[in-house]
Amino acid sequence: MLANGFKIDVIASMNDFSENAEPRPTPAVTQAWIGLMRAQRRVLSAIEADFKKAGLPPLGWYDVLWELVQAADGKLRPFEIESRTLLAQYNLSRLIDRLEREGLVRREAFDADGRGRWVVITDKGRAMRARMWQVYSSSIEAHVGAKLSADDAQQLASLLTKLR
Amino acid sequence: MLANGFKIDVIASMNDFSENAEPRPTPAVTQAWIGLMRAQRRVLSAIEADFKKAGLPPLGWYDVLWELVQAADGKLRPFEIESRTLLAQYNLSRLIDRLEREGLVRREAFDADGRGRWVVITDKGRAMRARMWQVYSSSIEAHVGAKLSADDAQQLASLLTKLR
DNA sequence: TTAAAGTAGATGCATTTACATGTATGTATG
DNA sequence: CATACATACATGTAAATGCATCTACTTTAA
Repeated sequence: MLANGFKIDVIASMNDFSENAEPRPTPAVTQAWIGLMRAQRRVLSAIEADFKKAGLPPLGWYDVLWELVQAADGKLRPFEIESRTLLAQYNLSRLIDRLEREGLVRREAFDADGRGRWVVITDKGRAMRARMWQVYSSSIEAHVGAKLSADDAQQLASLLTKLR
Repeated sequence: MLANGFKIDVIASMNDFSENAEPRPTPAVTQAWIGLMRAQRRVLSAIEADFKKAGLPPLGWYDVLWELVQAADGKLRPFEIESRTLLAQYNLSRLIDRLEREGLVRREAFDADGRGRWVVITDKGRAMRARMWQVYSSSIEAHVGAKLSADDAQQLASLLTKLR
């Protein structure tokens, strides 16, 4: 994911492929992408470490629980969770398995469409999410907030929005 | 990793935990973090898709090959690659296995220290890296460069640098 | 020296992820 | 209505990852 290689590469591509040249990123763009990869990895692994230290399940669980807490009646269809979390369908299916095994959610029939299911958060699931947030929030503050001014955070959030 | 939950949660934590309160992130900080996660995932999966479409190996291979190309004599010790790429030791060890199986690198003895190894990039490895960069660079441009002004890219790169 | 502790790297095993495909149900078209 | 195609979700299998531990050395220091 790191590609500090833009200098040589861009030049090479300009020389060797200039005829039917595809657009190449500027150094700033490449640095932005590499920075995005590195920053995300660093912070994510720091957060995951905090979770593990606290005896909590992986961060991915939080997203699903959070979406369910947000939803009316604490329930969503799998495909809804999928689009909200960007999880792949097969990964979500198995993540729900694990959550269900731990009693944090349960699957229920969705009568209006025989193909569908409800995923319903349980009280235990709500409690777990709240407990996770305690760790998560202070972890975000430590690994992100502490390193940015208020303005930086605003700007960063707004720039990242553009990458959709 | 999405946690749009700061509204409720920050308030809750202020109410319920204000005595020995750990620092909580501001909404902007949380949004920056969520944005970082989402943007990275989105772009990464778009890039991985481009790689697959081009019949190329996973993006992770690029990093290692790139570091080797950068290095003097095209070789590095595994622990050096590790720190440059942020890969876990055991993951790198197995990634090198795969690269070696494909003839892109080879392991050589490191005489000065019997515990050490050299990882040396082969010609085939150099060629592969160059081929990957063709796809990678245009993919970065498409999924990152195209969505940011020159100024945006500069700012984003610089903000992300602060997260170390 | 030599035992203890540290470092570099590999590896067995369990869990997770990716990919392809399967099963069941729904919708659309002729 | 019958056939074709689409959608929602699950799952078998292979590959990648995480974790703990192992082996082989090196360094430290008694």
